[in-house]
Amino acid sequence: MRYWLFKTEPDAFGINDLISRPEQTEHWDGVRNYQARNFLRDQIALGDQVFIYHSSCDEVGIAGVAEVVKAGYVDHTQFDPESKYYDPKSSQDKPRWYMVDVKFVRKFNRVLSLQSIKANPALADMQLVQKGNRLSVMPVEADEWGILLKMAG
DNA sequence: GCCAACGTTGGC
DNA sequence: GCCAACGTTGGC
Repeated sequence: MRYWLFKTEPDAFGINDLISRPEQTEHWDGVRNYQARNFLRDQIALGDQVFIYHSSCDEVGIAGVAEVVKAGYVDHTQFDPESKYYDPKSSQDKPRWYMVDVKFVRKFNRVLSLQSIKANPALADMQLVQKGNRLSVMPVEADEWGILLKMAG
């Protein structure tokens, strides 16, 4: 089992939105970056655990945990001209973009702030805190996962 | 709103 | 295949 971090802007879709979905489950669509796509398509497996990270908002940081309940499959929004994720260069034969389904697991009492993550020397190697990192889907190491859970309390 | 960092595009 | 221009991300 592996660990991941998914970024989202809570103004558009945050952990509370995940909680309010039927079955507390939602498909994680709209990822339009090849490296992130490769993780979604090739590596993220059923049962993997995911930190839900809130970006571009008042409380930047990890808001809680979700679990992968469906592994990589084609993101249908790429074929929908009405969608903001529409990709005219993609085709049904050769789809470019993939997604997974995640189910809510828990919400932290308080958002585990990016500030506190950066302040912890044990987390200095986390991909999240590397300079210029813009990936919206990234792996988290098992030891990092444990440290972060402990910090969240 | 600013701006650094990065990924993608497209002309050559 | 190079690389300048452009668009996007995301913290501050």
